Amino acid sequence: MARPRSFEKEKVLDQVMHLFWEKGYGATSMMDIQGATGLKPGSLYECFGDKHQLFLQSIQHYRQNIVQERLNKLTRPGPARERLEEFFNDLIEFSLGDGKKLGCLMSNSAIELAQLDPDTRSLVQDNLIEIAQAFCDVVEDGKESGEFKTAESAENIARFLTSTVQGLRVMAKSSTSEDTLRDTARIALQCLG
Amino acid sequence: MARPRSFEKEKVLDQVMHLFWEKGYGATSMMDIQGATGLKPGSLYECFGDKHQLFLQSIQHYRQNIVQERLNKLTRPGPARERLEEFFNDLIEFSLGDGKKLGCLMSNSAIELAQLDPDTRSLVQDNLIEIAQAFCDVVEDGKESGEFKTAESAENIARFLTSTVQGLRVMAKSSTSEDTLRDTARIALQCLG
DNA sequence: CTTATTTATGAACAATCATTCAAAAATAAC
DNA sequence: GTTATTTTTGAATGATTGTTCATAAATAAG
Repeated sequence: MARPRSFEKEKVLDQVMHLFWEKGYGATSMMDIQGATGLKPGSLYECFGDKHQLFLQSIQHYRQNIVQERLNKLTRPGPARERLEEFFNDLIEFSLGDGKKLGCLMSNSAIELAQLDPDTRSLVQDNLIEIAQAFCDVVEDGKESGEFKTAESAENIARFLTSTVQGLRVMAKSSTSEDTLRDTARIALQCLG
Repeated sequence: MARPRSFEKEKVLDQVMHLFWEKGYGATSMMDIQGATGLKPGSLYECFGDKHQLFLQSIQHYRQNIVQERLNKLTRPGPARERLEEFFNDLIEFSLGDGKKLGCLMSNSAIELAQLDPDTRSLVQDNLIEIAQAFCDVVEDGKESGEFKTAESAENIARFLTSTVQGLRVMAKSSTSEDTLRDTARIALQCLG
């Protein structure tokens, strides 16, 4: 009823997410957001609330789209080792992609805001747990099928791989070459035995 | 000649470094710095230049003090494996210390500024190379003494360990427990063979 | 003491920040 | 067409940002 919105909420959220992804929370101004979306302050505040709330919605959008798509690759059928290898290869390509070196919006946010903002911290934690859980499932598959001979628990391996992802993200941001990142991922996967 | 400075430059730099460490570059205002150091704007600008230059001096101070002290532990005598184990145990304790979860000023800066500011990127890269070099020396020691049986080159192992450090730093920022971090470091060191 | 030189002070500045709100515009219901 | 309801507009707000600079204070040299 009454006047309808002239923009698609999800589309705007996607634009805003990319801004925060590229520049971080603090360095992205509401004017930047107005410029990128074409929306005036009033519309933004009416639809999303203030900057902080807009940011929280952006990183949730990131989780539901970017992270989820990546985790889906892990849960597909196939040998566990191959799935992990493909996951890390994709991750590296993705991290260096476009020459932009965006890193991960989640770990970026963890470092910029996790200790200042409980809401962000909570979302980042949930995300890490979700990633570790996905790893855990794959590792259990691999252990059951006899692919992995490690004596370590699937949980510990999963958390190690989660940490490896974060490390690769930071390294990618610091102009580390693709070959180096591949070597690093390959060595990490040796822990599977 | 003429009026001498009433403050010690290194001491002030140390205070400023801790501010940037805790809050990041963007979230630390010149007023915060004035409050923490007790210095007026004029004195700060006369001595250190603008905020950007002050930040660069702060992360150099971090490298020369915090990082160097940590790397010194690696180069001490003793079995290579024990040196690495102690290094990572210290790192974890250090990362969670004071309940502040400061993370690493270098990786924090990498993520916040590396792609926006070439000066910061350059310093961060140098730091990563220095860390990898220190790891490389220890790994070579271990390979020569027969402690490590890995077929991987010392360079690759060293870069993997460098990435592991970054991963642990991010995980520590996201409220990961000390036990989990220890398990992660232990698994990482299995790559030594 | 006088003069020259450097440092310290802190008010002031322009720019930018996130945010608000009254007025205008657009649609739905009747 | 009229009314009710929602969205859009964009100027304006007050706070905070980094930075400057004339003035005052402090020391060294003569």
